[in-house]
Amino acid sequence: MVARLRERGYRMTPQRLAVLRVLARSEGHPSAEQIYQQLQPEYPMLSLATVYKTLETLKEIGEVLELEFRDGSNRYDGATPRPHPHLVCTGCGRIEDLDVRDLDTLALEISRRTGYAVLRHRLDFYGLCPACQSRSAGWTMN
Amino acid sequence: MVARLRERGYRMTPQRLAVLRVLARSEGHPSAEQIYQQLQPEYPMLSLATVYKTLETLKEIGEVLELEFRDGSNRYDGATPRPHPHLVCTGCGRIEDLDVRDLDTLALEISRRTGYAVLRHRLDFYGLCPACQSRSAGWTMN
DNA sequence: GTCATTGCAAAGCATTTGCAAGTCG
DNA sequence: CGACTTGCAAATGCTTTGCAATGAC
Repeated sequence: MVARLRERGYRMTPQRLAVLRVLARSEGHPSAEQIYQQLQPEYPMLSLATVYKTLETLKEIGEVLELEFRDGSNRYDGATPRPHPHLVCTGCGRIEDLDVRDLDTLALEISRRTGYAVLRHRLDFYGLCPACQSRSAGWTMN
Repeated sequence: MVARLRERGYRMTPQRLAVLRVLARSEGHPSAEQIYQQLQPEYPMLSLATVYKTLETLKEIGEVLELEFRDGSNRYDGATPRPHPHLVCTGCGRIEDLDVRDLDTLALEISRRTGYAVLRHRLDFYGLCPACQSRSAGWTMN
């Protein structure tokens, strides 16, 4: 992770390293705020803005996966940056990773396996439509 | 839609009807702001707050599906309120409905079918974890 | 020494809320 | 009439940005 940042010409600052460490170690899906809080004791002068900037950088090079949520803060998945299914508890906000294949019987199977009462799901694909592909060979809005 | 609102004791105001009409007719996935703008000419005194309140009500009774996005506004799907896959263009923000089954070969198949360059996807399930189910037989955070 | 990066505070935005006025049933 | 809704404006809360100071290389 550090290597990949260096390769692209990014500098390694203590702040960046700290955020990287949290992401690499974290089993969960911390929010920017949580990352910030977690580092406060050790890095009292780390600013929340820097956490956001670092996350933005990591997103760009695909080292973290951002989970967008309306209610409250976005969450970040540094352990498995490839897109993958998540199981989100609408009660406590807990987020767990999933390893599944079929979409039809899935909700049912997930209920059985996890004990969750699955209420709804969300599946979105992101990419460039033909118009955007030809209009610009390279950039994205996000 | 109107009937289902009445059943639950909601009153039918011109503002609510207007928002309902936009949602029922709209093929796309309008944001709250877009709904508001679209109704401005016809209902100049409709407020954005009311649009939000109406959408909140409709979400509660499951008549609209909310698509949460970090970048800018949430989008609302009134035509097919059941959760279903979407294809989101990260270039222009366009959102299209999908009708698909298998998750593995999906991205590839979608690329073929739609001409999109599929870059990533998102699949989340929402529900109550066992702890939350027993802790409270009924409410959710969201 | 340069230029990327930081920290701070202010700004931005979508969404929510308090409350008085309005109105559906 | 009484309770539900509306509209306005202020408030919230996350995220971003401008800019001078700092520090990586």
